[in-house]
Amino acid sequence: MSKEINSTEIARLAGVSRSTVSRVINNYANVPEQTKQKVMKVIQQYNYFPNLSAQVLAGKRTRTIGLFMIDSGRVSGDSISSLLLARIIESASSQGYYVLTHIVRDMKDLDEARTIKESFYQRRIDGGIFIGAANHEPLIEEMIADGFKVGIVDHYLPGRMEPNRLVYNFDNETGVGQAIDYLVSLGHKRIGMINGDMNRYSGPSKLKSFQAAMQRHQLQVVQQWMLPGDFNEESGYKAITAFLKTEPAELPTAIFAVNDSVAFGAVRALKELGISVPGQMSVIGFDDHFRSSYFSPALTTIRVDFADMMDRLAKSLITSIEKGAAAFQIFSAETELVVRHSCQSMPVTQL
Amino acid sequence: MSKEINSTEIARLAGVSRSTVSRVINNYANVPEQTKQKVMKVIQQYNYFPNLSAQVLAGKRTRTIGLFMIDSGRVSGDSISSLLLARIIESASSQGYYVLTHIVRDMKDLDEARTIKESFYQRRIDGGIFIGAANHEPLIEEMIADGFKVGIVDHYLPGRMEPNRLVYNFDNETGVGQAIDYLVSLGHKRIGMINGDMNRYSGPSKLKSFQAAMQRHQLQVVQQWMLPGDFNEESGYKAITAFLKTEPAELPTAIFAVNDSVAFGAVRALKELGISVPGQMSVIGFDDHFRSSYFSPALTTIRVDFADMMDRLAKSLITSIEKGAAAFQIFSAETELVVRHSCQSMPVTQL
DNA sequence: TTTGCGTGTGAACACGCGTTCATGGGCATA
DNA sequence: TATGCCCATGAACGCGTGTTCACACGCAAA
Repeated sequence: MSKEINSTEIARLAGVSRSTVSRVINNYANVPEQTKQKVMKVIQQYNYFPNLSAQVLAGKRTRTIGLFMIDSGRVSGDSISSLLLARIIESASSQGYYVLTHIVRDMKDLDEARTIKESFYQRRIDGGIFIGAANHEPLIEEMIADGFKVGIVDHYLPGRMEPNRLVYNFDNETGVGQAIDYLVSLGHKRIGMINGDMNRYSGPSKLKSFQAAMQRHQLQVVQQWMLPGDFNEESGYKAITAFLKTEPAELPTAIFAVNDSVAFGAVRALKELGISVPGQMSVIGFDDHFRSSYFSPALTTIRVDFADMMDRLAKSLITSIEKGAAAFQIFSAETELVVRHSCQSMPVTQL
Repeated sequence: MSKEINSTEIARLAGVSRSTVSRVINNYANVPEQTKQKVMKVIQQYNYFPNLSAQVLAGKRTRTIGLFMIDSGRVSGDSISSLLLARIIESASSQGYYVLTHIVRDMKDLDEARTIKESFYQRRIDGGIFIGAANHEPLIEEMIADGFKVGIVDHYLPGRMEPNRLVYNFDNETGVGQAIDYLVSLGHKRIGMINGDMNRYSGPSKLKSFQAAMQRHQLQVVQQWMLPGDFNEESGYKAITAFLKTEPAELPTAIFAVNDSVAFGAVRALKELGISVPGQMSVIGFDDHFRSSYFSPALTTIRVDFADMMDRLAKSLITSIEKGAAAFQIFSAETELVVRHSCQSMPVTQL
């Protein structure tokens, strides 16, 4: 190639002015086909690529999206974050956009936040995507105030649906409904739930969906069986342990876990405390974590099409960057019941 | 902030010239402390960040590394690629560098390669990292020829240790040795191996290490038990199936799989053909894939500290970018035997 | 006082490209 | 042939910063 060649040189070689080269590159209408081809030929021959920095300086967009991911622990393997990351990169890439990724362990680390902001601003990103950010994160608010287009995943902002802010959340009603429907179809009536952090979208959203589904089946939501959690495996384990310590008079026959990680912890606790799954207790998860099919028992769960979600998120953000529009959105991801071995129909005696 | 503020404005507000502002930002020596502080105060007050595009245009580095990852199928979950990706991003990030990521399903897709090259060149990256690229990939060769610093993971280039090319590979001898030592300590003498693609570094490297370890224990390498594979689960399955179809006179009592994915496939095939693991055949893997602890039986394997590797890779590449030096390297990652349930000691009768 | 030198600073140029403005030429119409 | 208009294209400016060069100033030495 020619790290060094520039449009002036191309112009000279093609026997035109630099302006014309620029017009060809930017697809101006009033360039005759003959001129266009002449220039293109030289461009390809010398493998010329316009310098993005110069283009940006001259007023073009950077075509860069800042991706800000909070991953307590590790994006490594045991998390769907890496899937989200990869899909966003792929989707943006296919539209000529590039992704500047920051992975942060804890949003509270101010120094890190400062660094992130600096790099985003220095590089003049066109927009940002935040995954896993807590409610009303100052960094997000600042960036929106500064005019950035921002997409937020799993961020609960009731009543704050201003423009320039895209909130990508899940339509949990269908998915949670599928889970409860399935449990009911197996004969379960005493159904409990382990929830997640109520400050994030998924917590209240799934709770509401759970309640709606139970009501649809005219089943009672027993408050004692509504266990608090925090989206991770450990919290599922603790929820069950704490619950059983209270020596409840009556146990549910099935539990809906807010996600698969919580379900893993819950099943582990149940087994350790001598309650067999699904023999004595059915457990259903949510997300279809890649571990779920290898878990013992293989976890029955609701599969969510995250890949499609992220694809649409990226596309939507880019559209909003290019067209200038931006509105609050709720996405409805496809959900699907995946039947494995952690749920079982109720013996008639227990009905 | 002030997407709009620039160094001219800062200079005006601080009562100095733009040159002085630039000197402060770039830490020039001959700026008196008093002037420096005066300027810094204004910079912080107005939350000013220099425009990277302008800096680059004026001759600075982009502080951007292109990461090129080939992931047949998905980086999503079932792969260590996502771990590598995340760690490289984190490591580069901590040194003020940013990572431009490309995920490609197949290196053969020329259009995609063209796009990648375009974006790398357009954005004037300082260097590139290639993960999973096949041998003598033209894109890599071109980039090296164009003067880029390039780091290559798992890329076997015997006799091609020119400058400007960093080849990051693993010291497999220790790890493979640990695996064989363990099998021998359990009483195994008839040990087979399922290998990977011999065109990539890991294949020949692990084979050599296997042979060395066997020789150390004065055990014979039986050619019939050296099964070909391709690093993925399917190839492990096929290797075992094909091997058993030959109705070998004698079976090995233990198998060393080139990685955990291959081991998963092998175990699955063994079970389907009625050979119990570890009852009749011990299987040991390599990598400590996150699925390994959930596999049934939980897989005994060799854990490799990939995170540390990637960290060093990124650091080394950045050093080579900044100092200009670049040489061939082999890294010795820490390895550790992880004993789970896929290996068992030999009954005395079989010894 | 004069000379010399070092230190701090501003003016000016370069980086590569997009875009506006002006101009020249070709063609159709009067 | 003269006039008008549109199309194609080149010249020139601006984007924000780094860096070189030259110069003014202050102080020490002669």
